Amino acid sequence: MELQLQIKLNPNLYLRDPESSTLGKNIVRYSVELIDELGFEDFTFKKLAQRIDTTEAGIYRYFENKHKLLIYLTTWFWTWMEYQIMFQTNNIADNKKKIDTIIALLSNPRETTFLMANIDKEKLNRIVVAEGNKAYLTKHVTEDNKAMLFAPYKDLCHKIASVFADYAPGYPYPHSLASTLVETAHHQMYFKDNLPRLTDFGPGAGDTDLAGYLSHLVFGALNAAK
Amino acid sequence: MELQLQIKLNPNLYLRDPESSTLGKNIVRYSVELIDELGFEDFTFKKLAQRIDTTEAGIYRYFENKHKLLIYLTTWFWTWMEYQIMFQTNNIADNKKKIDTIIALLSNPRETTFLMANIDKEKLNRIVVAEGNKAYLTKHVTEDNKAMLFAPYKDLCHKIASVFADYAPGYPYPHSLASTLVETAHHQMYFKDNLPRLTDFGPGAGDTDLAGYLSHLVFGALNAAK
DNA sequence: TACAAAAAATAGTAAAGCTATTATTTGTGG
DNA sequence: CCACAAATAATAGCTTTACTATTTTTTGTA
Repeated sequence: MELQLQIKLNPNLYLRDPESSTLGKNIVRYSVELIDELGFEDFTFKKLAQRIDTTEAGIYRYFENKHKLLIYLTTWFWTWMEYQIMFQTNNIADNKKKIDTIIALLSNPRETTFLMANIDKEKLNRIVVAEGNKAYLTKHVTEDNKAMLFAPYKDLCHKIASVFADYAPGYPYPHSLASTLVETAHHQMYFKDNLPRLTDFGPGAGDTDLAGYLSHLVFGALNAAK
Repeated sequence: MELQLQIKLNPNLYLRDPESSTLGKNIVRYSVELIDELGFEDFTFKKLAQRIDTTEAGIYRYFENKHKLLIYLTTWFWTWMEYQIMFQTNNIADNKKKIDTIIALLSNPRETTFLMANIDKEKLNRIVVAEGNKAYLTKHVTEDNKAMLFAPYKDLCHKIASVFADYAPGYPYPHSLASTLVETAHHQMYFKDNLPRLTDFGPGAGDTDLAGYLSHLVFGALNAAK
């Protein structure tokens, strides 16, 4: 049995659904590769066009500009992450265990049994860590937000917040703690690799060390409110 | 008595010290204004040159590129913030009170008795909140880090981490908690204004609400380790 | 006053980020 | 199977950005 799950995103993100053609799929797949290689600033549609042997204008038919493409990719990631969390926490009754699972997934998003698109999750994860903030740190956040472009990110945070609320009903900041958890997971990952003095993780530290910190942080907050 | 404190930054940040001339001071002062208005992406040296009635090349004599200028500005802010914290926590013996003061300053960096440069702190604060991450989220972090460009940010985090360590000697993640606190203060501020569903702060929430959350978060973590 | 060094203004250039126009393909009715 | 319109793709362009090299002006000093 081979299950193929498809992620369908908000049409405001693209001009033409990239899932609808081979070119579209290539755009998504190889933009992940190229952004990971060059960084978002140096990534251009022209360079991407060269790599997948099409023209710059060809890519503009799918995405209005590279920023929309970045939102598309990050949003894809958050949708995928929410699905992972939903799947992995399903049938777990214990809320503490649910939170542990969420933290483990955020600390190390690993491939599961399901094949999903031809996207390299490791590279996409690195992109979301290093470039994800740039998706919403713009002068047009409000507009983009109204167009629902960040819905999957917000949904994910709400889902996490609701688990927090179940675990510690009296805790007054479940949403802030959820967004803090998600952001911190990524920031600490980035710091560990690039500005290690901003963390307590040595060079050999793995994702369980990060998970340990996040766990301590989250349960510290939630248990204090219990 | 009028005390003028001058912040002197790492020469790797500029080609010519902006503090050394009127033009240089104008570049710093009006870039804060213009980046706040346009956002970092749409900000260009040409537009800045127009505003302060000089030429684009004139600005290039001071800063290699706009990214270096952004690091200059954020770094200025962090140096200033560390000074504020140093000053305000001086002579406070109680570590809990020290942490409260730090959180209050991070939640609302207000002008103090000292005049410091002609820089609008409110605008600069907004820039650091909205654009600060872009200073280090690049493909050349490592290089920039080696050139010590982020030293003031790291110093600030270390200072905060050492207060955490004094308060709760057994706590294993003081540095990560310090960077998390600083980043979270800014992220939650940004979310409150732009993506409010990611927080628990209503439209009327002020900086004491943010401080309340941060306080709960930090002491939750530190007290759990005591 | 002469002259070199520093500073400033001018005039470029290559690439980025789009867009308008032209060409080609593809699907459908006669 | 052919005509032909709609959809798709390729070409060529244009404006702005991000710099840089060159020339001109100013300034300090012998």
